Formats: sequence, C-alpha cells, structure tokens
Amino acid sequence: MRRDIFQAVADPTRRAIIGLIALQAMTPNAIAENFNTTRQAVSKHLRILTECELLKQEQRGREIYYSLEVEKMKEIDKWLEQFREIWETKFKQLDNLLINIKK
Amino acid sequence: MRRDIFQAVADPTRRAIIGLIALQAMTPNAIAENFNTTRQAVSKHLRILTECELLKQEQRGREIYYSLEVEKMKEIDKWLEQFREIWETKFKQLDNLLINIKK
DNA sequence: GATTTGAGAAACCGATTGGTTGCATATATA
DNA sequence: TATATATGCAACCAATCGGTTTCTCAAATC
Repeated sequence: MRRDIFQAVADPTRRAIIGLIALQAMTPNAIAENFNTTRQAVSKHLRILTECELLKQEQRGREIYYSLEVEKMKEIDKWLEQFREIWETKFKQLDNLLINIKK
Repeated sequence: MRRDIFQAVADPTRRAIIGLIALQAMTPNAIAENFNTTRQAVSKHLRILTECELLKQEQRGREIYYSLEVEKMKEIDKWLEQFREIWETKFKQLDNLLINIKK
C-alpha cells in the first residue's frame, strides 16, 4: 500500500479526476460518467487519492462530494523547485550568450 | 510499455536518480553505488528515464554518462500550472480576508 | 413498508512493475 | 593476446495495479 502523491498522480485517469474536481466538488457517480470505466473502478481511484490527502470528502445525505485539496498539490511543486533553479539558470546562460553575440 | 513522465517519476528510486544526476552526469555504476539494489535494477530505471527523455546518454569509451534533460521536467510544471492558479487564488482570498479583519 | 439509488468492500483476474540472476558484448588494461 | 571492467539484455519471479463482478448497506423515494 504505497500511497505517495507521485504514485497517485502517475495514473492518467487519476490525473483526469483531479482536473475534473479542481473546478467543482463532484459525486463518484458524476465523476464516473466522464470515464469509460465502472463506478467501482473510479471509486478505487477516489480512495487512493483520498488516502494520500489529495481529495477530501463531504457527505451530503447518501451522496459524497469529493473536492481537491489543492494545497497538497504543492508537494509536487516543492519537489520541482530544485530543478526549476537549474532550468532557469540554463535559460539565463542562454540569454547571456545571445546578448554577447549581439554585441 | 506506458512511458510517460508522470509514471517515470512515480518511483522513489527514479526520483532519487534524477536528483543525483541533476548535479552532475554519472555512470550507471556510480549511480548504483548510491542505492541498495543491483546495477541491473538501476540500469532498468535509467532505461525508463531515458525512454521518456528525462535523461540523455553520452558514451565515453566503455562508460556511459547519464545526465538530466531538465527541460523535460517542465512538463510536470506545466501540468501543475492550472492548480497553481487555484492555490494562489485561495491564498489571495485568505489574504483579503485578513486585510478586511484588520480594518 | 417496499423499492430505488448512491456508494463502498470483497473477491477475483490479467497485465505491469521492480527486482533478481545469468549471459553477451565492447572497451581498457595487464 | 588474455583478462578485467562497464554496460545492456533476457528470462524469470513475487507483488502490485487497474479493472471487473457481486454483494452489502444506508439514504431517498414511492
């Protein structure tokens, strides 16, 4: 039961679910309508996403609304940070090169 | 053979490899020394990372130096973009709330 | 109260994953 | 030239994954 955010986001269906509910909270049935699988399969994805705290549930009668814990997405952003530095440096180096050529 | 960048980055060992060679190009043997697995297992990871263009190889004699294609990392950043908007909006809303309370 | 509806849990299944061992090949080095 | 070294590839294996079907349970609706 390896449940880290990177593994959660690795599956394309789960990324699509995240994209969907980023806009508005949705029930499992409503989410499942957007995919070519059973509601149960979607339910499994929701479980995984919820377990790693990317989604939160809100029960309303017999319906459960799932919404995105957008803060959790920052963890991916945080990991990217170290590489962002590198690619920005590279960009600046290229920029300086072009400036020097111009001169 | 699903070889997308999100799946590549899902594995913790692969993330560690990326972190390692981000600093400097390294050979498979040198990389493998940092992990508690066989060289062959690392080799498999390198293959996957190379296939999705996160790594590039440079042959030098019988050695192969692997280095990071940092540009490719931007694809993850690009996907995050849509959520960054959301979390920044939320932050601003919180900010405005605090300003209003202050008043 | 009986029936329909929304949702999760369990059991099962084939495909994929991450790892191993063993082998093949090319380049250095003695 | 013979040997050591660096690497990749193939075959195999247990564990996990993503999916299905079937079932149960609780809430809504008739």
